[in-house]
Amino acid sequence: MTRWSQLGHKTYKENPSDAEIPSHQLLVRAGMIKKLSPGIYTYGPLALRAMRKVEAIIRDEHDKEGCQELLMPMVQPKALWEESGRWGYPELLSLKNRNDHDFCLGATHEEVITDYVRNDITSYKELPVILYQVQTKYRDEIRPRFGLMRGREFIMKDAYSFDESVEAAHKSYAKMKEVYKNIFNKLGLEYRIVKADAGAIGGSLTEEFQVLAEIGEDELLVSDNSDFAANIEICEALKVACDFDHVKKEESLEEFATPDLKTIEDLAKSLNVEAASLVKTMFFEGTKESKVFQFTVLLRGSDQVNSIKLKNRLSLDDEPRMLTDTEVKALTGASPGSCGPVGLKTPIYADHNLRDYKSMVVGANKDGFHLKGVSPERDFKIESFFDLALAREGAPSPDGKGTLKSIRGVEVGHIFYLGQKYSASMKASFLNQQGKACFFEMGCYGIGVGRTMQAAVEQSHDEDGIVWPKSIAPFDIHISLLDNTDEINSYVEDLSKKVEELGLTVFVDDRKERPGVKFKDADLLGFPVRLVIGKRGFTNGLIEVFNRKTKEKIESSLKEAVEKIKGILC
RNA sequence: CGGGGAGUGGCGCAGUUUGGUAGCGCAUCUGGUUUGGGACCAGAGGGUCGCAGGUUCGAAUCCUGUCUCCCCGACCA
Repeated sequence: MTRWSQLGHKTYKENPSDAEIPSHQLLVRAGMIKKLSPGIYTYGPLALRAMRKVEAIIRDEHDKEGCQELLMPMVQPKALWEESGRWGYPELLSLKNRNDHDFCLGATHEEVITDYVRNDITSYKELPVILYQVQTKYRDEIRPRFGLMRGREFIMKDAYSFDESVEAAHKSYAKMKEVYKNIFNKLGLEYRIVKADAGAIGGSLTEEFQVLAEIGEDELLVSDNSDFAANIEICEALKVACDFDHVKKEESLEEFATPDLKTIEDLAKSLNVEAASLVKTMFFEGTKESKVFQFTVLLRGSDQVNSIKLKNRLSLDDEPRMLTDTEVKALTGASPGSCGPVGLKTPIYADHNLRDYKSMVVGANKDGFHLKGVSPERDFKIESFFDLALAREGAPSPDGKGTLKSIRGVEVGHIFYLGQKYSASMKASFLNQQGKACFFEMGCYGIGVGRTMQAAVEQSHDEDGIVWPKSIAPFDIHISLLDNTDEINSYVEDLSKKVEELGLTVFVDDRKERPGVKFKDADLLGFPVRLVIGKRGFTNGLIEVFNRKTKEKIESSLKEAVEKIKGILC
């Protein structure tokens, strides 16, 4: 039993000025988290209890599958990160010690774990191995926000698998996917598993666990008729049949004046055609193997470019950057809005939906003019066609079943198959059955602990406060003590013992406050069951059992209280 | 990093236009009346107004510089 009076805990009536979303506001108002610096928070006793419960479920599910917990250092030497080639990444916070040696704070632990196993696991007989830790990470995020949703310092569970072959690594990946499903099911969160981009970690096979929430930073596209789900960043946009007959046959080239028509919409209106039948020209700068080059992208006027697809398809080192207006002018001789592919020296990539377009309307590379009847084969050369546009709600689902629908999510987990990306660069090998040295096939798997806790709050709250899922509530039972007599106290002591024997935890609001204050705070803190015990009912042998989620009040006799509590919690 | 905004007791804010020596609500402390949905009355403590420099008889307010924080865009658990 924990008493409020021992907690040094305070709640607030007003929302903090910097909190934008309900979960952030509630966690701060409930006194559970406090900001020290942007993206850096202290977890108060209540928040810590919730996070420990998240961690306990995570540990339990990992341990069940034979994963082993370890703990790696947070301060890591530069040399290690140079081996993998990730030293200098902008999220890495680097520092020097007194000997002027370089270190960074651990943003992730692929390097350390690879170093940890590389000289110890030397035989295929010792594989597979999955190791994990729960630890504080530091990433120097450009813009932290939404409380724990995007912090610079945060607690993460990260696991790493080592296998002897691609097939075995895929098995580990599948196993971890199951572990993750069990974890999020146990937590009681509403989530979707979506196909994702690997980002800086690298790797090919990767999925995200997204907790559904309006305020989520990620847009997800899901099929309304199958279990297809993908992050919009990578969601395939199928080539669809071209509805516009006028673009399908070749015509003669003709320049026409388009003064004051700067956007595709303007142009579409003035020509009285669909934006999708026009062609948009965009200019980018990308780097490939550290070589910088410019390229041009064509897509339908109605589409938006997806720079992650460009990066992946063109094997760029990073997402390409759009050229500035001045750079565009230098390249084409015209301002954006009047630019087109004809006469350009850069490589030109086109969205696959443009394959059928034999007669395009594009900018003339001359301010205030466009060209019509432009033929790709005759008037300029397209390097290649591929899917490079952002997929959209309403488009057919890539698995051929149903239509895409847009929803938003918070990425709480991410699983990757890494292959030999780290084991090869860091020379981590073992001997296979044939006695041949092979690099480990690796996978890595992360869950944001604080983010998961906050996502739960985001998904479960009402106008009065937090409504904790039973799985991660800081306490199971909140006792609002309205009066403080010896009889009541000994009853509460006794009751606590009984419910604690059932594995439940008890929080007692023993402050000298008026009932209204206690009720408001109990609502705000949001533990699943509330007991209201005051002189009035007590002398008649009654207490009130309140279900925070349903707001149902049950009058209970003193004796039956434990049964009523079990009815709600067990 | 680009664009917008803000720094005034622990929290939320007013005061800045038009310089005159700092105020409100919440929170805290004391006393009293209250006590089943954020009580009321009386009193008290707490701020060199982000920092530095300048103008002025006088600066929260005007000028210069600087730091920090927040919001919108590219990253990620």
